[in-house]
Amino acid sequence: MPELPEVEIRRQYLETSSLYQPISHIDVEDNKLLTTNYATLLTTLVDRQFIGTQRVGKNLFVLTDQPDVIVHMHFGMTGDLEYYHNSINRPRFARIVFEFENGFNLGFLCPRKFERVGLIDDIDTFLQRKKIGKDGLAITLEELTERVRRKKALIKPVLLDQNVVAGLGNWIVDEVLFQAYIHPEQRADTLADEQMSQLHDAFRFVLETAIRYEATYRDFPIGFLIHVREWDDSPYDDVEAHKFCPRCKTRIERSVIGGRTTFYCPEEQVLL
DNA sequence: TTGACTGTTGTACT
DNA sequence: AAGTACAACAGTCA
Repeated sequence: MPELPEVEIRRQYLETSSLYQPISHIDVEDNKLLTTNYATLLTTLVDRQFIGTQRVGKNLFVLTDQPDVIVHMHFGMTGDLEYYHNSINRPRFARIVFEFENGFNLGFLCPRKFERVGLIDDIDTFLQRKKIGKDGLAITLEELTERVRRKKALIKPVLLDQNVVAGLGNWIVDEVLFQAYIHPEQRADTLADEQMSQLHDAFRFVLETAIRYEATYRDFPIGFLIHVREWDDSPYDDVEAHKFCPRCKTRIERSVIGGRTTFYCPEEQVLL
């Protein structure tokens, strides 16, 4: 479920599994998953090695031993990585496979085909072209305040906008707003200094916690709103407890804001 | 069988 | 210009 923390986990995974192994071939099941012509991808990357990684928001960049050859990966809603040895072990949905000379493979799993892989020659140029904002873990309070306050839209859609700040997705925006005691429908330009400060603190808290738990939501601390989603449709009785605010026990509200399913505590996240 | 879905992009309307 | 709403993408899963 690739929001910033999941992409960070995938970055670490690629970094520890797939560097310094010459690429012998790349198998692509569906060219629609590529943002670069398949023949170009092949001739450019065969005999190259991955030498490092970088992440900005939900974008993963894989550096190669040729400085102007960089692989860009976007995981869409369901993308994942799996490093495996024998082709018999090829994971389900490994629709793009980087085959290394040592017999190992890095599979890019694309269950829904919303994922994308392609070549770029410069990260900054790419980020500028796509207007990607500062990473959620790197943005300062001042930058966040400036970017949020010049928007009149609801705070939730604003935080979801990758041009404002990069890396937050639907689940994390809800969590961040919950931790910051801010209603998802408050107008972005009406946030007080104290709210901006709470918001910025919540960014770090939620993102760092998520990464620490390797983005496995069910392991998150009990004070996290995320659990109302996790067991929303569970058949078990004790699930009811998860439908209430972990702090004040009010029933969590579910609605659609900015076209996305939204959970919030109507008692603590008051509309100002 | 139906509906919902973590993301992004484009279009159309206001 | 900026905000809003919505569909489309293509598949899985409950």
